Amino acid sequence: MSPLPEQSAAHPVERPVPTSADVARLAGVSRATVSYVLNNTSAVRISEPTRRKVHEAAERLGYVPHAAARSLRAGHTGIVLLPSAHVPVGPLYSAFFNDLQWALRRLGYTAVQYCSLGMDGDAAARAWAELRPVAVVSLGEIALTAQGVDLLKRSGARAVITLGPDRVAGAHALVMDQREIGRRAVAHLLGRGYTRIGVVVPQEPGLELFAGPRLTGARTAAEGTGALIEPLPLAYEEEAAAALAARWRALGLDAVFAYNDEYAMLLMRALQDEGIAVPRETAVIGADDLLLGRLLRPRLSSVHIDMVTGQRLAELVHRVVRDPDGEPERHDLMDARAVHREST
Amino acid sequence: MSPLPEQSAAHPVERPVPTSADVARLAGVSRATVSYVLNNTSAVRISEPTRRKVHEAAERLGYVPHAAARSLRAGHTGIVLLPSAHVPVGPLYSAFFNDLQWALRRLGYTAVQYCSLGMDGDAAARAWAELRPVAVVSLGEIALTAQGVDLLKRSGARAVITLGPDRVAGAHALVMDQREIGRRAVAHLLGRGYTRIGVVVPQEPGLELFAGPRLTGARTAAEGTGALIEPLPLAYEEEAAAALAARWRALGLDAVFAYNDEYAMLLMRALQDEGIAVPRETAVIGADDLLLGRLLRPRLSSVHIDMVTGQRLAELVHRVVRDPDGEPERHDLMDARAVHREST
DNA sequence: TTGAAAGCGGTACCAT
DNA sequence: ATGGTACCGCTTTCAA
Repeated sequence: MSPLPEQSAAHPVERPVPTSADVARLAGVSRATVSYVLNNTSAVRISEPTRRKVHEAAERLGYVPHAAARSLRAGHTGIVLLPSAHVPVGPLYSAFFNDLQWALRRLGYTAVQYCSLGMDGDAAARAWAELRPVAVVSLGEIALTAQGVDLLKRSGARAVITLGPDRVAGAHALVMDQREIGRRAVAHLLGRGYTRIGVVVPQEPGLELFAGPRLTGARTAAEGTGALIEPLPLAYEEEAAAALAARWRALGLDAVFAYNDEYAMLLMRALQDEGIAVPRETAVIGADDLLLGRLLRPRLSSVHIDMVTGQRLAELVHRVVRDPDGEPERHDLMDARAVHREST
Repeated sequence: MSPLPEQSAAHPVERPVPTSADVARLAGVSRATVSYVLNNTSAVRISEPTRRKVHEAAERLGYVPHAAARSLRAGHTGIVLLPSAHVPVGPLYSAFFNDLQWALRRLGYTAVQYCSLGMDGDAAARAWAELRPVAVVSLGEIALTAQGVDLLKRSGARAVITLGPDRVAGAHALVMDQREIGRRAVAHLLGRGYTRIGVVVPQEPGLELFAGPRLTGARTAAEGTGALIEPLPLAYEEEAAAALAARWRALGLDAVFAYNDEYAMLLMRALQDEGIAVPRETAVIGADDLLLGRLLRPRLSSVHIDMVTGQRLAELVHRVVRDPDGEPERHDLMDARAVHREST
């Protein structure tokens, strides 16, 4: 299983990677001194000439410290693991991830994205634990179990934060509730007098963990109002949308929450091609409030999502790492509100 | 700089992370035996009762091996580093990245995405080298220098693969040329008789490394044909597009390559709002061949990109790792072709 | 079949 | 101001 062939097989005279011992030898000092100089250890004073010698030797050899060795000795890693099954798709998540990683580095952590596609929750937790991350921030695509969280904590993780909608026993906080989006969308539609509401449920893998909660939220909002909520499975393809539009009038709906702006665009186009007027005959609302929605005619109503900033989440990580035994906080770092435009 | 407080400060009685020594003690065997059992070492036969004892002890303690310690001992890591400045945006790259990471794991590697936002090429190379990756696959967002490549190789990287358009001395292969996209777009426009061609250049950070080469490719295609290529800086905002559209007739262009389908949608909408007919007065072509382009009216012509599959790139990585001194290959793993629809 | 021990590359304590 | 050295967790000869 090891991807590496024997050293000798491929390359008989492998030039060895320089170590701090090599630097010490070249500079004519001890390994301890090398460590002091390169880490600017304040507790120890090293003479200027020695410093120069060490730096020169390190430079000459192209010395780079070995992160694994260092963290082995230190007993901790500074790795914040960001596991994901699928690379998050969409500009919102991209921006969020960039932010988060940047903010984490500023705080002295090393953000590492680790793809766990095709592992179950406990296998994934094991794989993560091997890296001895100081914190794990899971988007919730991987169903983390209580045992998984426990395993991570026992392996030294001081913070395990899930962003998913479901509470996981032992995890420190959960911060994003997709249900809120469905709630806002349907509340908006109800407020404008629509009562027979379709909810698009994307068929693409990797979206279930968003789609499910959004539908649940939609149902919650309709509860007790007498309004109808009709789930509408839809693949992200022109033909699928056309097929749905073809049987649209038979469905007898007067509004639809289309999961997000992209699905909304897909469906709205198909409805219009079918001669169904938006919003007169059927109102359409998306989510994410993308620019593209504003470019449609009629302009698309949407649920605007104030994503947690990477900065704030990084701060939460930092706080929990320093005080792992603080009460598991429940943060709602995501805020959502409906934006009315022309399509509803 | 260390994000960790003293152990004692936050948590006086920190339960230590179990090690293989703990497992050995609990099972009543030596550490060597534990290692043999847990790794299924074939060169050594361990009695069935002993195996059971070890597995039980490991289970009881929630033992997880320490990846850093293991690779320190082994002398190599199996890490394939996928550095990126920005998380790649767009469904094309997401799918590609997922594929790649999955394929790499199947080959026994550990794919690690590492965000290097705000580092220059050499600082980034140093940071990557600290992790002692066996291979580095760079999208080319970070300008890797010859020194950077050399540093990585000296630190043990057996494969350094860049996907960018520019050849980097010492890197093993380069596999994606964004210029091809600009070339195809403009060739398509020329073939349909357009000769005064605008090329949208996005102003957003993180896109320069795609936008530049696409413009260059556009120029290349126009060379010697007498056609005009006019760069058009554009921010991804409605107002910016409106402003550009307002002075459109003064520009005297008869076609535009809009960088990609999303910018194309933005610009096309603005042009139409200005009363400019597409394609009669101005032809528009995008790139990426997204579904959204087919939803526009007129349907958007585009440059379809056959992205390298993650599978193939993973195989390339594997090949180079096993034979690092093979000739630097130049692969063209990306293929592009213009797709004609209604907007041109 | 199992155990003792060396050593991977750093760091930090204790001497000098 | 600098050097010697123990140790972090794990693998892997070599001996028993």
